[in-house]
Amino acid sequence: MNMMITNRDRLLLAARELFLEHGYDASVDAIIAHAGVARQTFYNHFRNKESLFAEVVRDCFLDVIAPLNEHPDELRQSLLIFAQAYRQRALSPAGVSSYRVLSGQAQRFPALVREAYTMGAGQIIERLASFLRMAMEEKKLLDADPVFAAEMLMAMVVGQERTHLLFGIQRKPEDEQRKMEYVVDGFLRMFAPQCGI
Amino acid sequence: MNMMITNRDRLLLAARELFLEHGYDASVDAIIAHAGVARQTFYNHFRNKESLFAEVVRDCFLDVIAPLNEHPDELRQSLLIFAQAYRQRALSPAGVSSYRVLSGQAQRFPALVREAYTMGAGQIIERLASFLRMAMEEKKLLDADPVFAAEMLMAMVVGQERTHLLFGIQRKPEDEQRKMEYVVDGFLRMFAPQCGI
DNA sequence: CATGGATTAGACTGAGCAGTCTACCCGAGA
DNA sequence: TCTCGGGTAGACTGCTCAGTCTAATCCATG
Repeated sequence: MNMMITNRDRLLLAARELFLEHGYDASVDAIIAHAGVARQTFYNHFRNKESLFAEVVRDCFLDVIAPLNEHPDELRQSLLIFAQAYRQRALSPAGVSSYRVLSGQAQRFPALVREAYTMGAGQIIERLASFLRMAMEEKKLLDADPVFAAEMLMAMVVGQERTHLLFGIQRKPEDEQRKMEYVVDGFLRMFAPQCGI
Repeated sequence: MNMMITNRDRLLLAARELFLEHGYDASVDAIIAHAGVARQTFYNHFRNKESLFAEVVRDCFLDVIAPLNEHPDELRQSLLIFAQAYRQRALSPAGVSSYRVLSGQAQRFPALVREAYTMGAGQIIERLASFLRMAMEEKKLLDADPVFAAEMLMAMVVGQERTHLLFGIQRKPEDEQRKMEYVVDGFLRMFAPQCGI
């Protein structure tokens, strides 16, 4: 009910931006400057830099939703929608940056990074896997480990492009839509129930 | 012909270990201590920390070889050998650590990281793609973009496990051999020439 | 008007860091 | 024996950073 933007919000927003851009190396000085707030104000709202980081990380992963089980009968269409949405999110600047930052801080903050993964990609895998399990039970897909199948699909959706973005490799623009159709059709052929090898 | 281990070698080895473990944050103090060498000796052999890092990175990516085109007729067997070798290398502690370190330093050293990628994963993709192109020309595989196909196979071989290792997520042990057979067989079904969708 | 909680600017501490510099040491070759 | 290149130890500079502290200011409530 309170629309006021507090200094706390300003700090969280600024920290989010700077952490995504510079990783945990973003200095407290830079964060308070970017938030337009005094040094002491920061320490009024947060115990220290570490707890601010933790809060930013937890905030980032609240809004991870996988658009699935919308068309439970049209398998190909459902997977296509999922693939495009997941790809868009995973390869977005924020997605790539948070991947970079979290993997970089996995040693310093093991529990936090595990938590972020569980809340983010972990959730998505689980949902996709249970969706695929349903399709397998309905004999629309070859019987297999649904988690394995989910991981294969997600791996193909992201492909080498996350690595390219992480490493700053230029890539010629592609037809995203078409590519995702290739991937989903390939996946369906891979797990097609009729073709039995 | 000279078997002597120089101080330079000691420094490179120590730096490699510490950079892989702590990233670029590994301090010069720690490196010279680990090499058992004086501070000035370091600056006798390297201009500064940055050039040492560059040399370590370049060293790391000299020995990336993809065991391919050994069985050009037995497609499945060739791919299986490749898959196991690539997986082993990519998911090794050194492989995962260098991925973490390089992606973390992509902003600071863009050219170096690009170079490392080109010499490493880039090479592997190219080799695999040209191998697949041959198989496509011989009609052993569905006609498709060989680079796309190579990236799909590599993505599946690594799957979610690189992410798990980067993020420090525990994983129950699996049957590697069997898993790679699944992946290669799935890949072959995906790009099977007969089954035309 | 008065009080008190939040905010501000900025000084300060203590630590770690990269890189420089000095002074000393050792061992091989002239 | 002398010299000199490469080695060692360690002090030192200059910087950045996280976190603390002080003193002044603002503002809403009583």
